[in-house]
Amino acid sequence: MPNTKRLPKSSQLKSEIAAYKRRRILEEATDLFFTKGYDSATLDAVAERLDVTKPFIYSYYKNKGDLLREICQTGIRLSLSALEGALAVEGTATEQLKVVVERVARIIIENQRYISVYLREEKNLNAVDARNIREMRHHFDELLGDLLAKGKKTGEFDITDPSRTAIWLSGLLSWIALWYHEGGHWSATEVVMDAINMVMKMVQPRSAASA
Amino acid sequence: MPNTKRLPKSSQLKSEIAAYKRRRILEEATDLFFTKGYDSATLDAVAERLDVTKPFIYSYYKNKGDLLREICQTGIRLSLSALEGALAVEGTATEQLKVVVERVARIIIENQRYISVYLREEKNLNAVDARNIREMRHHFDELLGDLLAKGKKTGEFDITDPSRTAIWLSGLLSWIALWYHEGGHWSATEVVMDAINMVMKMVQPRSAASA
DNA sequence: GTCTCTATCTACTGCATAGTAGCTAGATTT
DNA sequence: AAATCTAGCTACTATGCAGTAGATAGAGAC
Repeated sequence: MPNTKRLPKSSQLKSEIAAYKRRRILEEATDLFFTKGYDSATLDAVAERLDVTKPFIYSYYKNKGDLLREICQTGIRLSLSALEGALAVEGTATEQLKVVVERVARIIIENQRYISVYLREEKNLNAVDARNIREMRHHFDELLGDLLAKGKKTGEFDITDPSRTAIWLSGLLSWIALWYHEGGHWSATEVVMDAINMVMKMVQPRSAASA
Repeated sequence: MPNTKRLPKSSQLKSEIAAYKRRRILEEATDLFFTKGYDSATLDAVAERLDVTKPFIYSYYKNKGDLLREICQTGIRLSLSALEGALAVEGTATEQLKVVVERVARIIIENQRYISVYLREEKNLNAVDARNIREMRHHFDELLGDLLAKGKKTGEFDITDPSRTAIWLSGLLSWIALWYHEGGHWSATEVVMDAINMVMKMVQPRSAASA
């Protein structure tokens, strides 16, 4: 029965191709949502970029909102796994925080489109998706807060409330997605270095106290 | 000829009333754009909140985009005048920066709706308005950059590039509008104090150098 | 070479809402 | 009290686009 054996193989290939198509749709949609805004970007325009027609998109995504959900999820998921990966690196809180900022900042720059669409268009998500994504975001801030708490305990960090500080850091990182401009005045590396310096200054104690 | 004298008076009152109506429309529109997003918020809904009908709005604003422009302009104008007011206070760069952050942070919290609509919905402005508003924003960052440059010269601030640092500070302040929640975990005062501390740590030198 | 199945397209519907033309009621003038 | 003026309303048009029903063509089975 070679038939039953070939079937799974071919259907695997098919699903790989389908996944690829989904990814391409997502990429172009992200780019368009990023440049024109969610509402002004039409699915006809997304289709045109791929040289297909609107119903093509509808056979891979339920509707426009489903596409937005996936973009937002991708944005937050990428940041979250960069954070988790960085936290897996052994080291003092100080060392870990540097790795975290470096990696997350890089990921944000590389995936700016996903992340800034997520930050800007959150209001256009339906209630369920919005909740889900808010929870991922919250988890991000919590993990960051835990690291800060650890550093506070060891005396490496001079902060009062780790979870509040986490929100500031998280904001500083998010901000990159909103103003960084590829090929602009500053290089990605400069921005990443800056972010690391800023964050370390924000959390590390200084020998001399000031008014 | 008391007639000719009364005419300007009555027309002044009229224009005051017209200005009040414009303001009320703006307030409700801002609130609605803030909670539902620009595109999902309809002018019929804005009208309903004021117990009037849509054509009422059209006799005070040219169209929906005109309303958005005014919201965005209000947001950036408020921040800008808070900054300019703070810069007018005499003092060292350090003292001035503290005043700047305190006042601007307060204004941002008080006028959160205008500012977050501005940050979120910039993409929905027409080209001309967008340019105008980008210039005001740029001016804000420049003034902040000048203050940082002054502090760098006097040795009060330890930063490499004042204009780049200005963008980070500006981002830190903007971020407040995006996450602060009235009646949430933290009070406005806590957030303002935090902002001041964060900013000062970011720019002030520390006695001991670190890796 | 016919049959079937699947992926995509053509061509449409429906709806939400931005924006407007023209009416009305109430105040203002003479 | 007739004439005029104005602010706001009723009732409409127009359009852009999300979403879909049903046709079609091309690959693969037998």
